[in-house]
Amino acid sequence: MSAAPVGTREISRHAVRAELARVAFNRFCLTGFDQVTFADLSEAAGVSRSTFLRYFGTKEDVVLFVFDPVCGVITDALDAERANQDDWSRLRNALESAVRFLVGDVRELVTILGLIEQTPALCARVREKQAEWRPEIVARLQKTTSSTDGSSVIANVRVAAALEVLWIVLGRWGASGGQEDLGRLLDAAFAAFSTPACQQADAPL
Amino acid sequence: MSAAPVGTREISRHAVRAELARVAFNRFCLTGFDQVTFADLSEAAGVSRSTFLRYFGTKEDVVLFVFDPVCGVITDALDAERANQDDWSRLRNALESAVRFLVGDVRELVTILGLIEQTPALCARVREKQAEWRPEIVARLQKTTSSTDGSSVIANVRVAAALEVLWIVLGRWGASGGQEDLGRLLDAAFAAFSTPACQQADAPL
DNA sequence: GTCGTGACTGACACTGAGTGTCAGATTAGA
DNA sequence: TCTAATCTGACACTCAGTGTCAGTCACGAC
Repeated sequence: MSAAPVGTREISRHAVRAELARVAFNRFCLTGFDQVTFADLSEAAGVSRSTFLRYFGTKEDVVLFVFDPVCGVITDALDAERANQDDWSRLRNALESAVRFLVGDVRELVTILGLIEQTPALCARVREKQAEWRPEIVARLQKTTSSTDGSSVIANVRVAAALEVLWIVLGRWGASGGQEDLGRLLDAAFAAFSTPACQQADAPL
Repeated sequence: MSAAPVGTREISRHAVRAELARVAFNRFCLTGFDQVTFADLSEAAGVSRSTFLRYFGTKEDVVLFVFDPVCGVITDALDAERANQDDWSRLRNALESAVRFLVGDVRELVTILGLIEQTPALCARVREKQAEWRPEIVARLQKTTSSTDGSSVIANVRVAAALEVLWIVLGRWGASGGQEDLGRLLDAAFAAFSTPACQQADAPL
């Protein structure tokens, strides 16, 4: 999955990208996403506007590129699991891998989630990523079974639902300042699919 | 729910909006969404660019404003139902109301769905609408029950999943040229939540 | 060492979305 | 008929994102 940088060029590019994102992120938190322009960012980072734009195609990417590996993490996790489990269990475990990957720096992730939540443009881009990931995850979910027709409505619905769970849970977790236990939150969310579906009394946290 | 135009000003505004959208829609289908500019649209419609922009805040809205009433349709449907049904049944029936509302002109809806599918910007905006609708639908789903804490993870997950179903089903239906039966598609999709969750052999269509 | 290739950079020009303002025309309603 | 609210077109403006171009730099081959 991981696109580890190989070659000095790639290493350099990766490092520059990280540094630009770091500087930009501070600006966004300070002033607000919409108020900051590429001109501001490039000035703060000490590069030209052209150069900044070469590293990040859009302003949203400057914040959200940290989520790019998540799709790979999920698909890898699905591959690694025993295939005799049911879909929901496999998806739940794969999501646990994803959140474990994301929660490297709790403080940073909480800040990013806060920034996303209060910026419609970022929310929209997040949802776009979510949609991009779905086909690949569906393929992995179905790979171990016989029917690999790739057009299964049920698998698509389940993956879409699971990805919604991911963001709902991350939203909750971020709102709690990173206090709540992500595993419990995932369980509570997935209970929506396993409980009798009549009453929605949340699973005891 | 419906914001019926009242007063001559409102009627006029509504009619102009519809006509502008009609002209624009033809252009989009002919040339492609991204290739058409507001200058093109306003010229084709015989108004100034300023005026066109006053009727539609963004280019996406020109296409997607037809979906605006859907949230109201869904919440109304949820209100009208017998509350003794389980969440999934209520959501499924509410979604049926939504698609029945949308399928007024089959041909037009199929065209719109096709346009959306092949235009990332439109997909993103659709997902934004979907996210805007969720809180209100969650509130209505929970209204009839005791727990109205408004922060129920389970209700949020179920509504989010149902809205994903809506677009997945509409996507399928659009891809089939409006041939397939929407009720059956909804049943097939909701089976993702009721079947044993182990095998994903689609329900027999 | 140096030469050529390919990538990186900054400068610049450009298109187009979206915002805001302003004066004049139009219309609703008293 | 008069007045106030609204609609309209014209214009200027900011900023995102694309594309080009010439100069610079790093790397590998010879």
